[in-house]
Amino acid sequence: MNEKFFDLKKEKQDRMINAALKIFAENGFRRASTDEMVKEAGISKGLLFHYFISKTGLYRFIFDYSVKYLVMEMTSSVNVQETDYFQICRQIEKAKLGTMKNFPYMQLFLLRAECEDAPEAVEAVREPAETLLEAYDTILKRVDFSGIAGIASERLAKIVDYTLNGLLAEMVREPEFNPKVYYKEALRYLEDMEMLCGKQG
Amino acid sequence: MNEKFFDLKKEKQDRMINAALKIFAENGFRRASTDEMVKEAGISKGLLFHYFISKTGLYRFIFDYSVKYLVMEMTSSVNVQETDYFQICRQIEKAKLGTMKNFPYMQLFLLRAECEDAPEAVEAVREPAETLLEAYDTILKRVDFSGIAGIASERLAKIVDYTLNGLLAEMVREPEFNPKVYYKEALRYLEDMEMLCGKQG
DNA sequence: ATAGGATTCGACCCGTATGGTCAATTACAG
DNA sequence: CTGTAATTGACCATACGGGTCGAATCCTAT
Repeated sequence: MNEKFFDLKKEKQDRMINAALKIFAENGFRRASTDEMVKEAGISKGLLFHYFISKTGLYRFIFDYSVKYLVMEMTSSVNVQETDYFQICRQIEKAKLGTMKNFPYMQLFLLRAECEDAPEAVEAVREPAETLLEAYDTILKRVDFSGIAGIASERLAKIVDYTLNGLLAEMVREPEFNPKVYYKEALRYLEDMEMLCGKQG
Repeated sequence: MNEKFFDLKKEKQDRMINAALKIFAENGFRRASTDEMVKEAGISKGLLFHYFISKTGLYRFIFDYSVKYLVMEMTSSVNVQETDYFQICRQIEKAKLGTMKNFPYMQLFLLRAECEDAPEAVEAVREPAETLLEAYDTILKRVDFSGIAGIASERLAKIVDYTLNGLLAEMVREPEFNPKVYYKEALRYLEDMEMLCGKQG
């Protein structure tokens, strides 16, 4: 990519990034059209390729940027001492909210990237993908599930994941999507699930 | 459509239906390519249009077929007397399994159709879509949630839905997807969630 | 064996969409 | 003003879109 991109007004940078996030998230690499992106961002096609050279280059940049941004948010929102599972989930949601304030489609993009099938795209992104996995691992490693009886921890984690991701996917589709509203809803679901896990005690 | 389609060998019918289900499910109406479908089905393009006239006609047929098939499976798997929520869920899963044995992508297709945005597709499908909603309504109407304390029933239902759909979406992506394996997993998750809901009693 | 209808093929049509380029214009700093 | 960087959008070649159609193949009935 062309580093001059970062000299642009931040608002313009964000517009371009958001457009790419959205179109990639909704269509995957192969079917995402650069024409649609520039239309969405309100810039010319020349400009996009001026800064990112190729579609693959753009994808790489967008993914890398997303990972860095999310990890940054997690660094500030997730307390590395915390061991309570639901507390950690809440903190991760806070981090996600942090990213979505500026980049509403970032989480959906990352989700979609997980099941990307275009080999050029997968390849272009291997390294930052690794980074993200490690970041999650580090956090989830210290979780103490011993207070939660009756369900295998990985299965609980899956339920929580599926629920939060399903909720997000549903809400992002709404024309008036508001990250804060999602965040509040996510917290409510976490509360519900925590309560269900804790009933007996 | 051309009714002669039903004179074809059932295996060929199914191959064509499955190909359409898969490509529509993975890409939505607009981005689903008829070229990809015929390649997947191992037939010529002429044949596809011979039987279904247009892409919209194909979509309508596939959707209608799916709804009828699912409703049929539900009729035989879901006991209309049943009032226990999780029991009903299990029976619905059984019905879904019934569809997936022959049409692995049918459930994913139906899920995707829920958020279809192409107006021609939505329009083409209004009537059977209504039918499906009614079928679900009829079943869910008699559910008795009174035995489940501490969580609003709609929220529980959402969690269950998100979980099962998330699980399905994940498993369908695997190259060796096996509906039965999905079914078993789904039952396990239902058990887990039922148990969490019932801990106190 | 063969006529004749149904099934099936795949080359072809043509309009649009694609990723990508580039000469020309605009904006702006010194 | 001048020169450099940002920006445009018309343009290119190709691929892909839905859809057509004449020919090939297959079936079946005589």
